[in-house]
Amino acid sequence: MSFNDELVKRFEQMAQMLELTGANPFRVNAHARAARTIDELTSDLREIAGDAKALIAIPGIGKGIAEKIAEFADTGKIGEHLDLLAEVPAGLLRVLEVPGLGPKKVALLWKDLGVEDIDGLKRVIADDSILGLPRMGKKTVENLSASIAFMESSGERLHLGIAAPIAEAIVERMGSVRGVTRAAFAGSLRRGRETIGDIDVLVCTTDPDGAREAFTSMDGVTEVLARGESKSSVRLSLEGIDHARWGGDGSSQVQVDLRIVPEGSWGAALMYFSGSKEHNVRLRERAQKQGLTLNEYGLYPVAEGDDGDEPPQKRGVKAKAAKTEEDIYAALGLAWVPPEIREDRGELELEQTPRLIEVGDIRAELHAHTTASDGSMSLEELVAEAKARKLHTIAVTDHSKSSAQAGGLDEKRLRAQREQIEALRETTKGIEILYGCEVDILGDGSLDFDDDFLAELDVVVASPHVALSQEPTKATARLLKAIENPCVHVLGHPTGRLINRRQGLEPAMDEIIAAAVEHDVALEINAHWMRLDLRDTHVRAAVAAGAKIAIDCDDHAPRDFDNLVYGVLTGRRGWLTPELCVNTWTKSRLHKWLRSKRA
DNA sequence: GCCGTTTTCGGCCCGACTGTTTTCAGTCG
Repeated sequence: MSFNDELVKRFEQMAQMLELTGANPFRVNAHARAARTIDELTSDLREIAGDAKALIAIPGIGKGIAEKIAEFADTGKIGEHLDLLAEVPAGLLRVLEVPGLGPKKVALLWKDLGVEDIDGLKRVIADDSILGLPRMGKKTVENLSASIAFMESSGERLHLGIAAPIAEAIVERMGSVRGVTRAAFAGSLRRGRETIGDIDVLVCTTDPDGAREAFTSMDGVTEVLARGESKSSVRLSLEGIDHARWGGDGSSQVQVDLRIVPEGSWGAALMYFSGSKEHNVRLRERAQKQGLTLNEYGLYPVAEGDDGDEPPQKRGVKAKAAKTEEDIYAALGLAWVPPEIREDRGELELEQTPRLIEVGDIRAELHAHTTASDGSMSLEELVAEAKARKLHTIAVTDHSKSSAQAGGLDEKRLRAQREQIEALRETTKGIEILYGCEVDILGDGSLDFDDDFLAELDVVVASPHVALSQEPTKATARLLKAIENPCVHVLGHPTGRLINRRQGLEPAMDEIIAAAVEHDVALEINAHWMRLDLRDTHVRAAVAAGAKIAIDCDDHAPRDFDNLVYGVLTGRRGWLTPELCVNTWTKSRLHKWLRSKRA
């Protein structure tokens, strides 16, 4: 684990343990925010751990947190963290994750009943001693039992690529319910986050009862958690979802929330439920400074003498803006912010809405496999699929010889494939076929072929596939060596991570980015939803440094081309504009750049 | 614990829902 990740883990734990010991909630939040801030950094904090001024310059890190970072750099531990670990039972943090249990109740369970872990919780449920706690009745305990079962069957957040099709299907179904005039999903899914905790669906309807009924009786609903005036919640079984595609060891259920919102508040509700929470907090603070208050119904003026007991929409106050997101941002003096960048990462300082990359901008694919290695498409099928997707260029990049398990090609087989490609070019119109290879970056950073051979290829995508748990300094040196190779065009899935499954390499990303700029190598956003590698924060740093980005689907089958949307979402989350993305370039510009590495 | 073109002290976003209450605490997002 990298230095930064070690800190993230400690500050997250400290936030939870402080919460359980009844600390000032703002202090709790400060630790949680520090964890989040550090998690998003692309530079190694160890480098500046001794420089208090530099640490404090990072938003969210003040004197107290900076001291703890320095302490950790010096001693490998944080005294207060150890004190808390000694005080709070380790298993209690897991109890805190049970839906329906918050810090107050967990603290009571711990102090009054001696609960220290999930088993302890199950025990006090089984012997009914839990019923002796205040505000803990039969119904609450029933819900707790169901929550424990839910938690044990749904360990981790859902992949974007699993959740998005489910949400689209729900939106389509809700949109066809009588009386429903609008339906959309919001939440982290709309922001394109790589994983999704739950699915939020918004509707406007003239028949709330009908919408509620249709929602709670959908196919796959295993449990109805709430059925209120404006909000309903269900748990949905993922049985029938193609688990084989993603390993099948993840969640088997997902929570889905339905919000019924007034037509006139659509924009406010969409904004509110799209988040992120941090973005919303910033917006509400901004509203407050302007004498306004923002909630999910609209942006309202705060009149003199408001006691704040009743929200403005209930007192008949007329909203300053509510109908569309654009109206609300404008009323706050802001440009509309695309959902993907609503993360409180500086987006509220934008003078105008940035032109982020879109799926329609992509005109070339530089990373695709055929049956020659581990793909399911023949060369002809791959090219036909790419042509059907209106691309001007498709690069054939099967694995290299070291990837034996994937049927990697050696020099001889690649040269034979080249003849095949040249023959196919003769009979194919409307698309350029490039002869390339996804070349293994070996553990020491050398490539699977010598430079003379690499120079024969139109496109070289260099990717790590083995030794993915090597230590950060080695990983950095390894990737730098690959980038410095003059024949390499694209650094493929740079960290080799698999979301929820494998951490992958943890190189000093700012060094990798700087080298990519210097050596004119494009960094890949691998669009497969298991990878999304580079991840959003890496893209943001790369974009800021002016590095070229390649968004590639790493196609193995025709449907893999559909993953493009997830790669684009990740690019958008990294503030990527079309200009920096080589896949958006015209044919002549792209090919000129590729050839520039063959001089 | 962080932060500051009103502040270095005193703030720190807002509402819905549930279950347990008889006016609301706790949780969630």
